[in-house]
Amino acid sequence: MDPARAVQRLTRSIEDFNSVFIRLPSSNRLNFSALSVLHTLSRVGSCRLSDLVGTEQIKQPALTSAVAKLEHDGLIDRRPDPSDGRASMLSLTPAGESIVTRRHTERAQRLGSLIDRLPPTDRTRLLGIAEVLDQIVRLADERADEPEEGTEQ
Amino acid sequence: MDPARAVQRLTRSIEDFNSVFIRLPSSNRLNFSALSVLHTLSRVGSCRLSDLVGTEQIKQPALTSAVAKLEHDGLIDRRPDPSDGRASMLSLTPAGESIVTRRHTERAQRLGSLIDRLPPTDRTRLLGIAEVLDQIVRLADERADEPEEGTEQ
DNA sequence: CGGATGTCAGTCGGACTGATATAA
DNA sequence: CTTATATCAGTCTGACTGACATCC
Repeated sequence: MDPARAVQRLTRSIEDFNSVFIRLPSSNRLNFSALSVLHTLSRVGSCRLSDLVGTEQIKQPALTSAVAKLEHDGLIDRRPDPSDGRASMLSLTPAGESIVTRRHTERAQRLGSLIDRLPPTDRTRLLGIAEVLDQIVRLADERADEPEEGTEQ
Repeated sequence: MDPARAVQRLTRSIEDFNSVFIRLPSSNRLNFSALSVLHTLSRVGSCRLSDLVGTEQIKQPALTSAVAKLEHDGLIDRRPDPSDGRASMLSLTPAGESIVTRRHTERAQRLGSLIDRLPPTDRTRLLGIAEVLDQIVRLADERADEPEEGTEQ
């Protein structure tokens, strides 16, 4: 298979896989955006609201209210950025971490029950792909400086 | 690494990877749900509205209006189910297919540009995982009869 | 002062619940 | 008659745009 074809095939497989993988509905009265904010904070540790503008799919005013609600619910912690009086630093509280962890665990259980049914060779191959995915994420983070081209028609 | 640990690791890697992979915002005035409906129809070919209730993240009344809008926009085709007077069969029009295809192509290009930066061994491993993902999706479809347990708190 | 960070106000699309029509 | 499929009506959450306060 030629390289471009192989990438398209992989992309389609990931798209279809995600239709299965994502199917965990909005727990705890938290909608998709709120859960995404929690997951991002869990991934990066701590950042400012304006940093989330780049990673989340909503605009700044919507982030303001999403973050306010999460803070009110005791899921994220916000404290003044010592180096910039305008900004605040956001991070997860233990309660926030536990929500991310719980959803992660549920997904892992579901995925695990499917993986158990794979032939051993495939199972090993799939489990071993984690490090490659991590590498892809690192590469993507490195070039997070690019224009990124918001919405196209 | 023990098996359960390995699955958790893979799950987390997929979760993080998806934060990068998904980042294609709502093109064409189509929201997340509408795009998801298009993608599902592209995947399964043709089905009834009530079948989408199981695959989409929204309830039946919301599907009614989403599908009505997509039909009005000429992206899906609906015709009476000959075997059931209550139901209609939904499928993509060529215009609907082309939207799915275009988004797929954009994702493939972005993913391709990252994959190009991987060491050759990792690249091969990642591209080869497509068939395993397809197998997982098949396994998940097979047990689509299970209760599935909607939302848990 | 000009640019960045974050919030406020008003509007609107889209999802939910509950009730309803029609066919199996 | 009961169940399944789909829709209608009314409500409300949450995202958008545009204006604005505050600090670099």
